[in-house]
Amino acid sequence: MSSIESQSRRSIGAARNPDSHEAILAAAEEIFCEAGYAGFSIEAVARRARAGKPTIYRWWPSKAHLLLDVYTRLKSSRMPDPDTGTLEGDIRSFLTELVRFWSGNTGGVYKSLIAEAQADDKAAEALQAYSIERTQHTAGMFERAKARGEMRADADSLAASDLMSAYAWKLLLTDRLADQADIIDKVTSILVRGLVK
Amino acid sequence: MSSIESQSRRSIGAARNPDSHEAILAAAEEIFCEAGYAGFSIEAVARRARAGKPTIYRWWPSKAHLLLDVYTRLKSSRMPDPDTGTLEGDIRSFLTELVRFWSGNTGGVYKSLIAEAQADDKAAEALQAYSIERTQHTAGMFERAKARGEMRADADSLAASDLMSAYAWKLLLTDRLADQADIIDKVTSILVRGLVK
Amino acid sequence: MSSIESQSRRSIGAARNPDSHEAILAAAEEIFCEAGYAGFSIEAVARRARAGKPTIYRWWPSKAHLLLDVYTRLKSSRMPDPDTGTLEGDIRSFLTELVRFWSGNTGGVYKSLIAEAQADDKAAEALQAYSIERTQHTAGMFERAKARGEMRADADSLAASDLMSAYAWKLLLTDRLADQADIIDKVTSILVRGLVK
Amino acid sequence: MSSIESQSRRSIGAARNPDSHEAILAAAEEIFCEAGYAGFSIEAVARRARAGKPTIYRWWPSKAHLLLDVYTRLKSSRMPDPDTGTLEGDIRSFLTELVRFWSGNTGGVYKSLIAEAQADDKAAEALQAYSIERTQHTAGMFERAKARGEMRADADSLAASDLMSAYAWKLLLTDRLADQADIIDKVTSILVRGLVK
DNA sequence: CGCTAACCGAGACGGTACGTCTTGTCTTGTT
DNA sequence: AACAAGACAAGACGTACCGTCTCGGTTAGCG
Repeated sequence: MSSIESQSRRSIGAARNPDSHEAILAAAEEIFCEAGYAGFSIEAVARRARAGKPTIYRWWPSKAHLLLDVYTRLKSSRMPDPDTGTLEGDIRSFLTELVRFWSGNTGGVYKSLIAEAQADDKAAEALQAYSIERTQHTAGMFERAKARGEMRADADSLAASDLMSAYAWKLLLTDRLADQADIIDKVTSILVRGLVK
Repeated sequence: MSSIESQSRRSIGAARNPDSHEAILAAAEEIFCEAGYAGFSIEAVARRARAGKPTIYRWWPSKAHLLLDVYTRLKSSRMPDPDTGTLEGDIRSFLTELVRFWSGNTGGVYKSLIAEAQADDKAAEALQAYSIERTQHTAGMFERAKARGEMRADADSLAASDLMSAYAWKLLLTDRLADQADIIDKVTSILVRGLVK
Repeated sequence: MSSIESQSRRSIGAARNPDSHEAILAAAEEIFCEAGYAGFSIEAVARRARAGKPTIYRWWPSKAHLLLDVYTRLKSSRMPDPDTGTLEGDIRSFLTELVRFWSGNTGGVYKSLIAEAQADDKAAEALQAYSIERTQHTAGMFERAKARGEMRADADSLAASDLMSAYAWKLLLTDRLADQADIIDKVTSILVRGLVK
Repeated sequence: MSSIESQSRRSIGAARNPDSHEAILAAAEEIFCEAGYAGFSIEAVARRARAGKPTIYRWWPSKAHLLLDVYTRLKSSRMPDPDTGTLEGDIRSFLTELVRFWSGNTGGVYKSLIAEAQADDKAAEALQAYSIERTQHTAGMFERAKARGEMRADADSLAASDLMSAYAWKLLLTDRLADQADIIDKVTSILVRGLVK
């Protein structure tokens, strides 16, 4: 349990109190890890963080924004961005590492974010922005393969990045993150053959 | 508004009343189309269908099961299961038709089902069962390509089916169903090259 | 558990089945004793008696009628009707015995009957009829005292009976049946002095 | 119909809102008078008062507590507490006034309270506390008679008060409040003779 | 140096939906 | 015709959260 929440905090005046901010994020993460998305309510976070509900609503306009912050906060251990020197190695490594990365609580948060985005427009926007940024970033992996002359120039890097991450999403959303080495190999093989010269 | 809900129904005794069953599904569909997942509550469905809540809970153990039934009911217009004679035609046709199929309310229902599955275990089970059945069915498309000698024997049909549908899921979940002809082409191209001999 | 309810009964044709009748009363009594008035529902009785709800509704038009039957059934041990030879002895004995009589489940049933009568008209009628009959019967006790020349001729026997039983009702309804020997003495004393010549 | 419910109320913050409190009591009283105990549900009161159910449950832990408050609120016209100068006058006056006081809706509320107390423990407690307080208060009437030297010193004031009110309870509970002048006279006569020197 | 504005915790508020329970009616198929 | 079984519409139960509001208090920074 974080030390923050056990202390009593007060307003520090007409400015955002960083202690409250931190305590809320910490409480949100704890609750998510303990009770999952089902038990994740603004009410519960406020209770745990010893914060007023309006304080949360003031800084996070929706549950999704809070969730996104929790996700970003969990990403201290970096996202996969492999550079093994071969396309096959990169793809396999990307999928394997992403699956491992999501296997902890992180995956649960991201799943919930996707779920939330299906009902809430603000969440959808936030997710879309984040997802596009990620897809573009990962497309760099394929650009490097093109630069090496390993990948066809007429294959679309963004499309490849999108397709690869789509597969990871589906593994996440259908609870099949565990023991996927063999099926990752098969998918990697299809993708590599589809992209190499 | 359905004609069913305005009529008065009577119990037909100690057996499931198909009128009630139908009225509930119809009401569920209507509410979903009008108010979306956010407005979709058992309470509202019961009200609209002029049914008691326990009647709904008796037959659908969770919101997800009801949602799944609504989805199945919407599938009167058949799911895509193309057989164009070439692998490329099949894949492009599958993705194009699925995107078109999901562009109406059906897509909204399926999205909500996926979202629901992230929070509720029963929903997750129901979706998983359904998803596996669909993936296996669609794998038949690739088996036919193998039989024609068009597709590599060592490429896994299930993995291919899974990867292809994963891409469709991501389009659905990130609200990119509209105007995807070009990107579908690009993805189709990657998949075909990855699978052909 | 009664032996009746464990056997499976069937209709004996176009006539009232006395087994069902008995099983229902037995179940009603058991449920009342186990769970009190709060847990006493037609539903529960039907379940316990392995009877259909309509069967109960056919023979007992309201919960109160069923309750009254249960009460009558419990009265195998006779109601108090003392004849000690003195007015004081009779009054003290009546109150003491009634308190003892009600101290078991019987009191609970009677309380519930009174409670039910406050909400349900049919119950009120049934209770009123029963109560009048009892008051008149108990008035006989005072008539005997008059005949003995012990009680004033101008004191109304019905009023005395009514007042005495009113006190018992209040003890019952305010959960003060236990350890009332001293207060019964005090009330007896007031009543005796109020009635003797 | 009260004017309160048609106005819109606003929260006055983290303190109990007296408008809501009042609106709920008013609605409760109205519903009770219109529909009786049978139609008296927390749900209905909330609807009528335009209050949320949790607001009611926050302040009144059970239906009985709400009922008790409604009863207390109706007591603006004071409870009988006569001081005629003679014991006989006091008793007759007490019973007559109480019967008149209960003849309106007040009696219905009190009856329901007694009924509720037979099924619900919290109601029983609340009623018991109230009833004891009343009995003790009324005992003062008899203490005054003792001080005047009119009543026997060895007659118990509490017992007398209890017995007298018990009779009123029974009249109330058996729907015999109307036209009881003669029987009240008879009972008064018994009580007076039982208590005077 | 006093005023004001934004912050803080707390929590009450009107609502909505939850999932369960009971009510009294109705129908089925069996005896 | 009575029975066991149980589906049905209706609606109350008490709880959990939602998002908004007000309270009383605190502090920073402007005037």
